[in-house]
Amino acid sequence: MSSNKGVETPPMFEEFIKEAMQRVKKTYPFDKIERKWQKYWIKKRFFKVDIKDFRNKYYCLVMFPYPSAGLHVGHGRNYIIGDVVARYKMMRGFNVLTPMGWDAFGLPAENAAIKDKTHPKKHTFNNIKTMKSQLKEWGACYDWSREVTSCQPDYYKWTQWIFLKLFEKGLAYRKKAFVNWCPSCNTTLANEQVIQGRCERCDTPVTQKDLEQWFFKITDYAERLLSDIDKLRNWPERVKIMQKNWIGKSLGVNIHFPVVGSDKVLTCFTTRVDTIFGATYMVLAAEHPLLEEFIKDVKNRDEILEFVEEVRNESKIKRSQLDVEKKGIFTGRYVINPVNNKKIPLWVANYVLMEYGTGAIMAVPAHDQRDFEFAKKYRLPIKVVIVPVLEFETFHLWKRTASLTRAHEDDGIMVNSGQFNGLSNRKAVRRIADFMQKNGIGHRTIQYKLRDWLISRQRYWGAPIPILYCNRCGIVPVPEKSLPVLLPTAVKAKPRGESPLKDSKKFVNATCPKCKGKAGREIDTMDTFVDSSWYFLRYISSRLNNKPFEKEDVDRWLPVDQYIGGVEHAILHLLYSRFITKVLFDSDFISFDEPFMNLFTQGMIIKNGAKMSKSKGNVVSPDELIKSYGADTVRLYTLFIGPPEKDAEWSDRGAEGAYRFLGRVWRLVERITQSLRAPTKSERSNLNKIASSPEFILSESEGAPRNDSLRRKTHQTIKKVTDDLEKGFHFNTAISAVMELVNEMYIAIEKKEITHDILREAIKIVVALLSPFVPHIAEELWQRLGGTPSILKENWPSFDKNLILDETVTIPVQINGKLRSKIEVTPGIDKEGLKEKVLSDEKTQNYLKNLTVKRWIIIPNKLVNIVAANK
RNA sequence: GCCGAAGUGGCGGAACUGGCAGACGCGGCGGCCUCAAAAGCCGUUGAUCGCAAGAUCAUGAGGGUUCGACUCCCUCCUUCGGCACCA
Repeated sequence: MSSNKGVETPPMFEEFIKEAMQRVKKTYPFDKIERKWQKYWIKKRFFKVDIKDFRNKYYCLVMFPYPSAGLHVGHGRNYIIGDVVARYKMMRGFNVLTPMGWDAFGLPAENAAIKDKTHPKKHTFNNIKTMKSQLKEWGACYDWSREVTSCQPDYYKWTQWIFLKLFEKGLAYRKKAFVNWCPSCNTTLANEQVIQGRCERCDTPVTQKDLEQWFFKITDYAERLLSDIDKLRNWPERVKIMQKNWIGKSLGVNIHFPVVGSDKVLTCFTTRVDTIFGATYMVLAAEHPLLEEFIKDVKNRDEILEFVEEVRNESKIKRSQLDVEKKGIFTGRYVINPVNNKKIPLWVANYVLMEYGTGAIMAVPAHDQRDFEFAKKYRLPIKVVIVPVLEFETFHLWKRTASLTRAHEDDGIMVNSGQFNGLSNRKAVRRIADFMQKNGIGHRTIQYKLRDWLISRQRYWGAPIPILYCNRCGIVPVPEKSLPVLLPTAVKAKPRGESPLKDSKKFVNATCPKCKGKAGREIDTMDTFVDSSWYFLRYISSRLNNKPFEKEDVDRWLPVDQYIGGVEHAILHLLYSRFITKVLFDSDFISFDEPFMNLFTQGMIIKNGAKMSKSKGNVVSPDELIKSYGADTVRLYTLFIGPPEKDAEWSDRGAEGAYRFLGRVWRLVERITQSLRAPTKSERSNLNKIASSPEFILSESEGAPRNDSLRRKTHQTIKKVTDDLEKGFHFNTAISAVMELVNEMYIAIEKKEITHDILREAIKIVVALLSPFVPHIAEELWQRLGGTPSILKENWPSFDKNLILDETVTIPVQINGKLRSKIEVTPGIDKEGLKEKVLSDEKTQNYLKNLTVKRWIIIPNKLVNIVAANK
């Protein structure tokens, strides 16, 4: 059947070849095995937890996913790590809770639904179905009986309940303010959702809008959220630092400046009171509430207002650009510097923010670069009040001021500052603050960068805010018994800058629970980060109808023992969850005030140097890989790719390597199990070509010398893998340790230097150590080795302390720090013995021939270094 | 600009409190098996010099501490992440 010229191979045939190739390439029947054991785990309910049995509890939590169209191998990393931890802890005897759910409200589903002209709910549930089967295919196991879905009324009822609790405590409030607005998503955004002036979701530059909105008063918790970071011993340092920076605490002084010709006083915040004598003007933010009053009699009022309007309209991104030119205008007013009663001009400028401090600053151009640039531009006076220590005696101040090319922001000695002259500026900070407090000029205060959490969203797919507006009673919370406030289904979701819920008359028109009169419902929905800020509590009591959770159970199971997720949530989700936990703690709904004691953030998996994304076309789908290599291979490679906290580049070749290794383990077990019985005739004739014939092992297992080195290696591997898992998430090195052991087993068999009992011990341990990583093949091999399923019920292997030390150690011998020889000694050898050994070493003697030994550095069991000089 | 992390073979990465740099894997090269391939197995693989024994150089760059530095200290460069006119 030679191929004829010009005749193309029929596609059917190609398929056939491809399939045949697959079959040949397959080194073990992973597909059957994986299906078998996935069914088995579900049937036996290994992951189902009785919440009342909290002895030895271990709450292993993976950040619940947003239901998107499908998962790629990068997402998989998160679930695989979680699954490894859960399985390992089970083998260590813990009662492991590992739940899963869906962060199911949110914009992408809504946008996709608008595009497809379907309902976001349909979209969401389709995605959940897909992702759920993907998780199962990965072999990631959860207690599905606790599944939560945040867009379901039985869940968001309690999200609304949490809103009411915050409202009762005055922690949920409504105010009119300039808020972040994404013109593309047509909704407001929390401060945390603005990334470098752009929308976190769609990257559109964020603008400011003056709106009446709901906020959570997270700023009341700023101090506790900051100081309790110290409790989080096992959080990545970088996440803690990010949170600290986000909260942004500064100690300083509020100084009061009387306004000339007015009874008003302007207060400004500064961390540098030491520079107060150098304040040569004062600046207000364009949004400052007193500004209009101050300028009402000024000649160029219209000009100033025009400027203010211009600044207000600038987008946040434009205003935050570093190189944006500083602009300002004199208000015609003056204020009095309270420390020296000097009159200084009052300006308004684009470089002062209303959101931070008081929206007014004292400008010290000599010691603040921003003020310096502004003063140079508008020819405002620059007055030096701090000079570098070295220049204090020698430098003439007038000269220095004139020659100043940039602000002197560093420490130094006080000058031109009245009674404080000659002090170090650090000391002056304290002295001047004391002086101000005593004289009522100012007072010490603390500022945070953290802003209150804006939670209103003008979008459809979210939990309705449970609030009513009554003409008579004003703002009225929906009574608890009337929850949930159901999200109406028959609403066109299309965003237009106002919540689409407005269209549903049935939804909007309500009765006031207080006066029974007519009332309108709040039409905005809640930020989805509210949904995810408490889901870890709901898992404990996910089917409870009359309460969000059972306090007794939650108190027993939380804080979460291990939380695993992406670092992209370092601020948003993790900060909000900590906040809500503290609020619930303060109201005695729970007895702990930090939700997650141990946090692990895994790195991204990238492809071709970039984050996987559909638009870049570099997404690696697990489905294909699982089909050709099996889930265990995908799991093993994902864990082996590198340290899990770091980003890693995906390589298909690397995945093949993982597959080869599993094949090697598979064949190793085959050899060992086959060697247990005499081969049948047909086996004999089939196998006699192959080196691994059963006779091979049988014959050498009788008279072979006991090979302790493999036993040692086996026990050392147990120690290494256990340490790697206990001390951190060092999956990559744990796996390579097992690979080493497997390699040694092959070598031992090849050299016929092994007895069967040692080999059997080793292979059982290999399978057990691998089982958290590659559970399907491990279960199968365990069974084939005569173990009773499931391996999850086995104890994690323990090692024999006597076996982890090598029989002999190789000690490197250095001369002047350079490796010159190696000697074999017994481990416990003392210094003198070691020295003797080294001196009798031929190679070393050679090197020492022309040298005089000056010093011996002997580190027992480690190395010998001889310090020597030429004769 | 500030804060943080990281720079090690062709590649992903090892190296516990300062003690044999390059474990393990990928890729490459050579071989075995085979009619041939696939799969598998064995060997080899940092660079330079050398027939070889071996020598020299190598952990971003440059200094320093030390008997000894990937590891500690100083200066600098590069990459990534966070914050950013925060007073």
